[in-house]
Amino acid sequence: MDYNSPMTSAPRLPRDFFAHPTLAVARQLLGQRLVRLEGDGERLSGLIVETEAYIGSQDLGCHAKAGRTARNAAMWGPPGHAYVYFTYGMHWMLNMVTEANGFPAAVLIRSLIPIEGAALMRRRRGRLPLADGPAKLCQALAIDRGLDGHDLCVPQAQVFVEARPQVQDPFVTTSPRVGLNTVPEPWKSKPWRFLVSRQHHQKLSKEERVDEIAGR
DNA sequence: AGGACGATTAACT
DNA sequence: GTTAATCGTCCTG
Repeated sequence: MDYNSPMTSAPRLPRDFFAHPTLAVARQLLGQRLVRLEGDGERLSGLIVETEAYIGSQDLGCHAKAGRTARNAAMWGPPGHAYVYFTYGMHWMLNMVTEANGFPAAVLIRSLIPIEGAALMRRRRGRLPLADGPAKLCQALAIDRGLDGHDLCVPQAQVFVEARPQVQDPFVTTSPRVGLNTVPEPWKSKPWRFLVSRQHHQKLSKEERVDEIAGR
C-alpha cells in the first residue's frame, strides 16, 4: 500500500504495518490518524505528532526489562495490539505493540492534534484545550485498562489508526525519551523519541480538514 | 504485609 | 526551576 498517495478515504493500518522494527514504526506513525470509537458511536480522532520507541528486554527504559509480567504481557504478544498501562497512581498510557509475536516492543503515543470530537476532548480535560501529553491523550479519548491488549487491526476495533500521508523528514525531529530519569546509559539518551515540528502542525491539520471534506 | 517506585501532570516558587 | 498528588505493580520478607 502506498501511504504517501493522496486519498479521500482513509484505510486502516493493517497488522503488517506494526510487524516491523519499532524505530521505523514510531517514525511512520507520525501524521497518522488515531481513531477512538466510543460505545455510543461517537468518533474521536487526532493526528499523531509525537511517539517513543521501547524496544525489547535489553532496553533498560522499557517495561520489558524485568521480563514478562501480568502488566506488560501485551508487549510480548502479536503486533497491532494496544499495550495500556497505569502509572503515577493516576495516569494511563497508550502504546502500540510492534515487531514479531514473542518480542516485547511497543510505541508510546505521546501527543495528538485533535481532529474529530475536539470539543468532547476539551471537556474531559477541564479548561485545557489540547490532547498533548501521553496521559492527557488517554483521558481525552477515554482510554484505560479496558483497552489493554485491544486488537487495533480487526474490523470491530474501538481503537485503530487510519493511514494518512507520511510526514516528510524536514518536519521530523528526534530526541531522548522523556521521563527516564533513573534509567542507565546508554538507554537514557537513545534518540528514540520522534516529533513533528510545531511549525508543521498547522499545515498538517489544515490538510486533514481538506481531506475530511473531500471524503464525504 | 509492607515499601519503593514510576514512559506524568499541574501548580507552585 | 521544584514538588505534591496518588495507587497499581512488583519485589522483599
